[in-house]
Amino acid sequence: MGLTSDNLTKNQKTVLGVLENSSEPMKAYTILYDIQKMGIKSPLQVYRALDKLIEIGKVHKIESRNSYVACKHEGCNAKTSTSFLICENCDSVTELTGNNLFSYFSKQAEKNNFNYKKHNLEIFGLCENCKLKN
Amino acid sequence: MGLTSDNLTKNQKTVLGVLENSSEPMKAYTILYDIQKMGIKSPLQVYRALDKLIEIGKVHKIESRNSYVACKHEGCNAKTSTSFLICENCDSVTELTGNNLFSYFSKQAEKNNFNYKKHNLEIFGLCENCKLKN
DNA sequence: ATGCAAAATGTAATATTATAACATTACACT
DNA sequence: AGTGTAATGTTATAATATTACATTTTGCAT
Repeated sequence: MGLTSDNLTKNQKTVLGVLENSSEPMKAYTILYDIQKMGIKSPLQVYRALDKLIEIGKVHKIESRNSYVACKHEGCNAKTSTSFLICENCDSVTELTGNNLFSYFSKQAEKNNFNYKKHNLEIFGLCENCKLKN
Repeated sequence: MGLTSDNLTKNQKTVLGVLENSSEPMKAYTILYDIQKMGIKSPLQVYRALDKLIEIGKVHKIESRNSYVACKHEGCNAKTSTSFLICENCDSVTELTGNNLFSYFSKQAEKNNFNYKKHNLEIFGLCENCKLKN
């Protein structure tokens, strides 16, 4: 059996649960406020849980927004590299998958004699829903 | 004549100058400490200058590092979208240019019925120099 | 040249995001 | 039971960024 939620500790499960039930990325302090009733009192507890969840690939950070999302892909390989579509209207986030990005970026890097290791891609625009409304 | 440094105000010129003389991205408060002798006293003065410089494309923000770099491209069109190679060893940054990225991301977005507007791409790895050393 | 509007500035306070430091507890493995 | 590692709890503080408001400078239409 690989890494599943079963391996997670109480705090990690609590933080992951909140993120999984959210339709948008959440900020660390928003998570904190949401779970103070569950015994988590300090920012550090949230950040530590997030660090671990990110490390095992269950959560990704949206760097440009200082926000965090639960990963919906079973056994996500994006422990390090991440690619998102971010809606500027409703803040919803879709994670891009597939190795074509990986190989594309490797090539881009090679052109500059750069040794590609990982990446962070954030594409901004309008999601399908918001396109229709606007 | 387009937008050049000539149009910049004192604070903006000061901040841009520090960034242009740096070989790596700088953090806002590092910039502040470096230019306090030049009459800039508060974080806000730095952030305001940065905002303007980013708006006109002379400076870009490295989101994952909360850092700022001066753009080396004359008349950079990356007022909104940015693409960087970031060396994990020496922290140097190279900006990727060219519209192929633009069109590539548009296609990726289309697949998800997403309306592409702009992007932020950060590729991490080893730059040419550091590759040789390691 | 003068007066108006927009932009930029100065300053203080505060909000937001994240980590340091250190003592303690839980748990797997021998 | 003893040991080592990871996780936790708690307090304080560092680092990053913005709000609010009073003032000054600048561009430019009259």
